[in-house]
Amino acid sequence: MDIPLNLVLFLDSVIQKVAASLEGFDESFHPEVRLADPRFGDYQANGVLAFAKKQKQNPRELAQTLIDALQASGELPEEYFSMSIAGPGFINFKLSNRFLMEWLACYSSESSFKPQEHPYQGKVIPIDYSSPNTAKQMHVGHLRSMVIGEAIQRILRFHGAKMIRDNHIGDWGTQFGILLMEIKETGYDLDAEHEDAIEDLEKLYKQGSAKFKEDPAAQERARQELVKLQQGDPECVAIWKKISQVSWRAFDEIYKLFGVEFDETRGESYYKDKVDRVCRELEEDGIAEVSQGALVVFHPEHPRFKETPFLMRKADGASNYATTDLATALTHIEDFNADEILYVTDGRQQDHFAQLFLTVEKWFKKRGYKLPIMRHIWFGTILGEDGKAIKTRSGEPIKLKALVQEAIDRAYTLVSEKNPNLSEEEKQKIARVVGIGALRYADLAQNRTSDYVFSWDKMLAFDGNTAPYLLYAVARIYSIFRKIGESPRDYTNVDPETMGSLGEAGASLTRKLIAFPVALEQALGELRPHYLCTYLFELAGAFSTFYNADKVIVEAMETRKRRLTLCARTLCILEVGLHLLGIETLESM
RNA sequence: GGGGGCGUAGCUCAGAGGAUAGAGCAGCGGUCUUCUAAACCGAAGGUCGGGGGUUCGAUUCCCUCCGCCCCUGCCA
Repeated sequence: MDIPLNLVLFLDSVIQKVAASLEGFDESFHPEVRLADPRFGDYQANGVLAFAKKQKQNPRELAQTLIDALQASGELPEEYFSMSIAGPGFINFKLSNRFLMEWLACYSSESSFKPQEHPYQGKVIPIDYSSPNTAKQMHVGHLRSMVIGEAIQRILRFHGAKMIRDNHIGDWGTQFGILLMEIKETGYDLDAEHEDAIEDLEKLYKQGSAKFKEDPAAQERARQELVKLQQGDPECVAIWKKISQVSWRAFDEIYKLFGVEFDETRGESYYKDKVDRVCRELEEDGIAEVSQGALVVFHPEHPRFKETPFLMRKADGASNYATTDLATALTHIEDFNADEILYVTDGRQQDHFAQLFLTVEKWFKKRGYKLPIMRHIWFGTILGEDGKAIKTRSGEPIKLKALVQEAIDRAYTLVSEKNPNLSEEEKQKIARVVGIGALRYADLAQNRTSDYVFSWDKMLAFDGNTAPYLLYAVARIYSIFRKIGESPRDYTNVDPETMGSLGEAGASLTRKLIAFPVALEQALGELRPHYLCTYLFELAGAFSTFYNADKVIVEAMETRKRRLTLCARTLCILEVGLHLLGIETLESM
């Protein structure tokens, strides 16, 4: 038989197939295969319990019938699988030593872990992530969208999707009215190109919004500036362009550090000439209506959105983010023929996206446009020690640049302590990879929909379930191969016949290796990278146990070769996994 | 008022109908003349917010109560 990549998918389909032709089962039976507690086996099928209950049959008897049929089918050869019934009717599957060896021989490189056929294969998927606003530095609130979006984007791409990374910059909103007003009224010279021009812009914006809040006349002036900008007034546009340039200098610095790149950076301004068409079509189709002077969409069939409007053109005629989001959906269809569109933003925008999706659905159906699957990949808030959204003591958001620098500095101190003999250049490289990796992993390892409490120590921790722990495992494996002057690639072609017995730690490590596709599928299914993080942490743990228990470089060549193979596979999966999360790896640290 | 999220070990978090509820950190006890100790091993730590219900089985599903966070017409 062919050795399957993903045991859960494999066992599930085999059991389903065998049960389908078996008396006493029907198509309502689902095997429910999952990873088992190692005390009971490698994989377990729980589906018989629920099915027996529904059919009012004895679950253990039914399980026995199924096992007999599975054995008779020849789909699960005895040399690879053993089966048993336990408890009320669980079916446990145990993989033989031989199966483990053959799996190791079969799946040995990054490309071998890519599923051959996958529903995502060839799907065109624009993904909107990062998406900061111009005129402001990125702060800690921008971390999650960038980091989660990048990981999800990579995971989907790995499964064959054609991803279009779209940085939907907030360069076209109300804030520019305020900013333009303040720049003009203070005479601030954007041409001067200060290093810290972005900080000046933030100050100007703060001053402007203070005026805006207190003074109705300033409110009106700011609105006027915004309308002028949106109508293409040359002076306003010139200032606006400079604001963008200044902002991009700051963004690029961050993206470079994080290794994030985009295929499209269509800011909201990109859609300014397309909003008229959007408004016209929605009005013509009777989807949008004018209410209190604004153009809005109500959804009469919806319990809440029948009364809470989707506001797509303000009473003053200016467009807003709803308008540009509608226009963006349209261009994603017309320019890219998108199959699915993903939005990675924080959870507070759930209502906005629910309304957006409802509106797009009605509009596209009416017009006969292709309707893509649209998903809001939302995430929770990073909280301070007080349980509220994170702020510095002075009430400012923590700058992403400062956060990253602190992470790198801490890593530098640590690497200098642990490994003082490294060259300055190496120490700096390690500090950068470890610092950024730690920051990223701390965020990705959380369930994305949960809020989580930020602490410098936790986010920049270098032990426990952290990137440095995983990177350290990678570095130690490289170190082993360096020591004997060989390469992990020398162990991609191995003969399972000559490998002998794995031993306890080796077998336990191999079982963990085999579970990689299961964890990946789980992360993919819900687009939640933390499943992959948990898995990689457990894998690194299994490796560390193995590393301490079994010396790799031993005299006995068969043993040595087997253990080096385990090292090479662990290395491969750790690196593939970490790279999918967007985390760089190191050969030494 | 309506909607969403959350409440699990001292702290930070996993687990979402299944077997004796897990991990990290902190604390406690061990392991470096041997492939990197940023590591490993061990013991300890729990009324899964309270109460009801559904069932062979509930931390997980339903109801209810308590507590916290967020959203809810011209920011994104």
